[in-house]
Amino acid sequence: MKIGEAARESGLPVKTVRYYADIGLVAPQGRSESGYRDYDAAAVAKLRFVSRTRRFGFTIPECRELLSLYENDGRESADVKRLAETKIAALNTRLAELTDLRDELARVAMACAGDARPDCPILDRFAALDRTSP
Amino acid sequence: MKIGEAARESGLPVKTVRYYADIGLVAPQGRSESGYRDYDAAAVAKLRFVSRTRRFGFTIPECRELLSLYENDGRESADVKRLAETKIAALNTRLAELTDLRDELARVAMACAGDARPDCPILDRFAALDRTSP
DNA sequence: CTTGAGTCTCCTGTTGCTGGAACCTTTATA
DNA sequence: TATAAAGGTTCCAGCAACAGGAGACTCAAG
Repeated sequence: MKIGEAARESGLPVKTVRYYADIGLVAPQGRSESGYRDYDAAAVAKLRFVSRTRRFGFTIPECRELLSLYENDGRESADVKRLAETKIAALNTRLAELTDLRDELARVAMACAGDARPDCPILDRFAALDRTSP
Repeated sequence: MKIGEAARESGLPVKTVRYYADIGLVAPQGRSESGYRDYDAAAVAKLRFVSRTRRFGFTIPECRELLSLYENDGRESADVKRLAETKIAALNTRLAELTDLRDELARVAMACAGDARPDCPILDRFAALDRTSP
């Protein structure tokens, strides 16, 4: 099948499928006489696989690694689990950071009158002027 | 003061301070005879302000806007509050996405034996093969 | 006087695509 | 059968927000 159909079936934009071919992540099965990329079912399955792993927050190099494990029948599930747990830890770190951020932002936003006057605890926070103890 | 000291005082890398000058976010007060950027206290305060707003997850254009509000004595705090609340909403969305991701990843990782065998629910999930109903 | 640190500009690379230009092939319709 | 639309192709540029490095300078200390 041609790239458009492969894109539809994998749920990826055509541009992205072409990009994945360019960087050697998911190669088409071959080329037609006229030079069109030709995708078979296996290639489409890989595209879908990558699409999902990307949505799970894995980077392209990580997807590459997962894909090679996916294609390797002799793999050990421990290898995959290790990757997943590293990613989970990274997600937890990021989540904690973002939560802290949101909480502090929410706190200062709450303290801001949000009216026509210029006094603003939010800006004060950014400027690090502590208005509670002048 | 020269860029190195300004960088130290604002807690930003020299490269970043130079970058902010390039894009017109925080301009130095002037230039020395030999062409060195010259930062005064006000410029350093702005650098610190930007440093903090960046850490709060605001983009450069948003920092620009906050900075102009910060510099504008006639501002209305409502303007700042609106920006902050938009950002809080965005953070909440992102947090929800990341939490979902982590939860599902944790769920499949939990189901994976993580041993020397090739069977792996994590990969199955990415390949969308449901092993519970073959 | 020299050495080392700091600064300058300019260029490239990062991540993962996305948009566009200019051109070619296939497919559907008149 | 002619033609137009849709869908391919390559290559080039750009996004965010810097980071790294080359090659040339200026400055302060010993």
